Amino acid sequence: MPTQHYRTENYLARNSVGYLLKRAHSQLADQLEPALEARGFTFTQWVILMHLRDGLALNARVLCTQLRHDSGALTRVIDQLEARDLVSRERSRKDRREVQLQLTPAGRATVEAAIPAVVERLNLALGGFSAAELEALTRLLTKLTGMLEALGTEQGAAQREAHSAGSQP
Amino acid sequence: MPTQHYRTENYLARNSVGYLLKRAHSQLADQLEPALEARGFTFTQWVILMHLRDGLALNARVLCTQLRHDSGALTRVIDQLEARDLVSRERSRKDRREVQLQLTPAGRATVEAAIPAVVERLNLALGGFSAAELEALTRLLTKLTGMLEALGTEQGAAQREAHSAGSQP
DNA sequence: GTGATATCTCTGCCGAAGCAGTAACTGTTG
DNA sequence: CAACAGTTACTGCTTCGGCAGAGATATCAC
Repeated sequence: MPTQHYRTENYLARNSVGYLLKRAHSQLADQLEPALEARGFTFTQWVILMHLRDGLALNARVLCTQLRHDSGALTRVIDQLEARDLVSRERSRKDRREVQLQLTPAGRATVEAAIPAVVERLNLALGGFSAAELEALTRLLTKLTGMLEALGTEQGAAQREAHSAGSQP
Repeated sequence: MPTQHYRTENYLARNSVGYLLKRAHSQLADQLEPALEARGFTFTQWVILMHLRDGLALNARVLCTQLRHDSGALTRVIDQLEARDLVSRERSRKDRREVQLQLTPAGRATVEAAIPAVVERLNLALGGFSAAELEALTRLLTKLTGMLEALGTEQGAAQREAHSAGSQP
């Protein structure tokens, strides 16, 4: 039996984590937008560029799972970034289904140039937090995404089981 | 000078609060979806219904600011809920611009009936958290949204100042 | 090796959200 | 009271993300 964090009797919208997450993300995005919009980026584009810069994703599939973004939609975002000569595509030789992505020199320069403004906005937005609070929030969010990640793959596996079953009772 | 939580030199995508918030919200929404989809609700619809149930919003404007949802989009969501006879609209007599919203009896019953399944899913998703951790996360997120809310209105006010200025040096 | 299945990217389509402009209404100011 | 600015809800247009399916490639079973 899982921990009873919420109960039917006292479940309220305003306390619910889901609501708070959505709200916080939306507000924070609004705070960062000016810094990004000035450079012609959306939040999604920015995160993609940062992931490529940090070497966290080398192809579209990893980006999709990391950002939880639809693969079709991602294709189009990459199209835009490629058209602006910020990202390059290249077929992998090992696995020719895969398309390897990387920042072009121009892309890298653009990202690096934009970081200070983003960092400044971010610090401004988080000004009311102590270092300990931000550290705690980051830790809890990281743990949460890890938990949900595990739960998701677990459920996915169970679903595949059920799908390929029907034989053994 | 604001606290320097992040620095240009060590700013990484995977640690950034914005990214974590987006990711966590998306994953959590996926966990709740089955419980909502079974009743024919989207996450947005659900939050709206819950806010109406809790008396947190009595008209569209408050809902928009609370949920940070576009007013045009909200109109259409309310249209759907009204068509399903879950929510009722009524012109306010005090201020005839305003449309007062409330759950119909059927709407209230539907929401109440769905809560247990949602709560169960939520508890399952948060199973890895201790009570203290969830409490801490909720507190930090609430504080964050409060901070960003204040920052937003402050900037809005400043913008209005600048707009109506141009006279005094 | 051949056939079946899975994976990776991309395309077309649809629904939802954001933006801009509009109409109705309120309150304020001269 | 009359002109004006500010609110509130709504409508059309555009953009973006999610879904389903296609095509190419890889992997596994036999």
